[in-house]
Amino acid sequence: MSTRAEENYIKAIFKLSEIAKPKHDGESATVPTNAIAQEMHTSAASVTDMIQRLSDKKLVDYEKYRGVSLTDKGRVLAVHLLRRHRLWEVFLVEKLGFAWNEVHDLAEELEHVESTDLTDRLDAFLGSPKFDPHGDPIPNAEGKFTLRHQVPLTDLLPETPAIVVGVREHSSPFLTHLDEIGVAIHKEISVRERFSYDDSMRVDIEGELRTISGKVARNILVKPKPLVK
Amino acid sequence: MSTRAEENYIKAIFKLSEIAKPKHDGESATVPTNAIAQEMHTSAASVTDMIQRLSDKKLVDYEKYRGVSLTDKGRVLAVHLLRRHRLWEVFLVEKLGFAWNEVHDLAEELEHVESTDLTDRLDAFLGSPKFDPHGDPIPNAEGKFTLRHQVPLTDLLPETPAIVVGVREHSSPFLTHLDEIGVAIHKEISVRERFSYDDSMRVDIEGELRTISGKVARNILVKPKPLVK
DNA sequence: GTATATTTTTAGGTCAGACTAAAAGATATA
DNA sequence: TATATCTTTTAGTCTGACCTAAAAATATAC
Repeated sequence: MSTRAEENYIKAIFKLSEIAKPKHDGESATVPTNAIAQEMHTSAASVTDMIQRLSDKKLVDYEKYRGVSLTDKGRVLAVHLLRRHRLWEVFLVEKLGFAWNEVHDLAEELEHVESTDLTDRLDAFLGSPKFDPHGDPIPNAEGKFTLRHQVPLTDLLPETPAIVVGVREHSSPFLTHLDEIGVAIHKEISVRERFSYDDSMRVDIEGELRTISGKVARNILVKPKPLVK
Repeated sequence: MSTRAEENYIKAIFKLSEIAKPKHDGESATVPTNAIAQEMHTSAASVTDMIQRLSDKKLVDYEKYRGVSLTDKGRVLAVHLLRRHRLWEVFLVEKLGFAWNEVHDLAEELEHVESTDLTDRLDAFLGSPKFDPHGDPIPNAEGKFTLRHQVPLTDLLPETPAIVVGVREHSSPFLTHLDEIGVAIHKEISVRERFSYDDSMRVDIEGELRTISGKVARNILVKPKPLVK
């Protein structure tokens, strides 16, 4: 049905339109050609080329010089790819014992194996997980995501206990750094002190006190613990 | 390193050279262009084309009009692909609950995901199986196959109890037929009567008596049970 | 041992997916 | 509004992997 290259474009467009989205309804935001070229490390000319093919296949809406947005069909494909990617990540970490910073590229390959039966069986085998090892929500078979309260650590009020639930950056160096400072999904964290000079902060990670940079804090997502009465 | 198309050619050449092989040592038999074209459902011209690329990459030895054979490098690649293919088949059947006639095409996709780490972890996760769901041996990380006594059911002496250990034909219709007549890997089987007129035979499959055709019998591999004193 | 048939290769073309360089459209600035 | 800049598209190439038709090499048959 769709080639690997096409699927990778669809994913990139989905990702960019999610970022750009002004939180509208089920519509996809319009993405400029250049943004796609940057995201995919390719030339704008190649992007125009491919966009025209995707448009022929009704996966995107395209108007010359106006950028591109996903059609319903394109969005469904994107969400399926995301589902497969994240399920494979869970498999690789939970079942095969990979570290969370090692699984992205492998999942990138595995996600292109198209089979609804395989996806659904894998999902069941893993116990229908709602989140992947990085805390990203896994869409269900109907494409619905589980929503969750989450804020960047920079928005957490001091002395409010919270749980680490995700990250906003998935690069291996960043994840390795989190390992080094003891930050992992499901760990309890709270802010002790904030330094407005450089946005760094002193945090308590399950008893361990650490100073972390604003850059790191911005990319850690937490869910404040409900106060116990 | 190698593309999907190249890998599929290497697999086909390996398969054909195994069939043609006069049981020599570690060498690969020479395979004619046409045989590859048939095996891959493509034209002889395309095969010549690809063979030349494979030869440039030192994956095959090639002499014009003389056919091709795998180099050591090519044979290593072929065995790795076979290992991955068969490990994924075990995963699909044992862990995800697929039937043995459903897994070939999916494994065909999954085998192209190249990662030694993934392969070895998958192998360990599955308990380092020695045979896949069709009874075919799975090469270990060094490329060595586990050998086994096995003969086609047509060679089994009457009234000799044996265990079904494999099949020589992997098509879904054949495997489904085996399901229908109650033949499965690890089941006990013995021949009651042979009809030389059409090579059919009356067999006992764990207590159930059945008449099976010569065509079916030829494609069932069994291991005679050692006689208990 | 020549003629015929089969196999294999070459020649030339297509398509997907990339590229660079140049042209055209859109946007920002004086 | 005119000009400069930035973005996007077009034009023209390249490579991998296929194709068909024709030519060349090998195998077979009389």
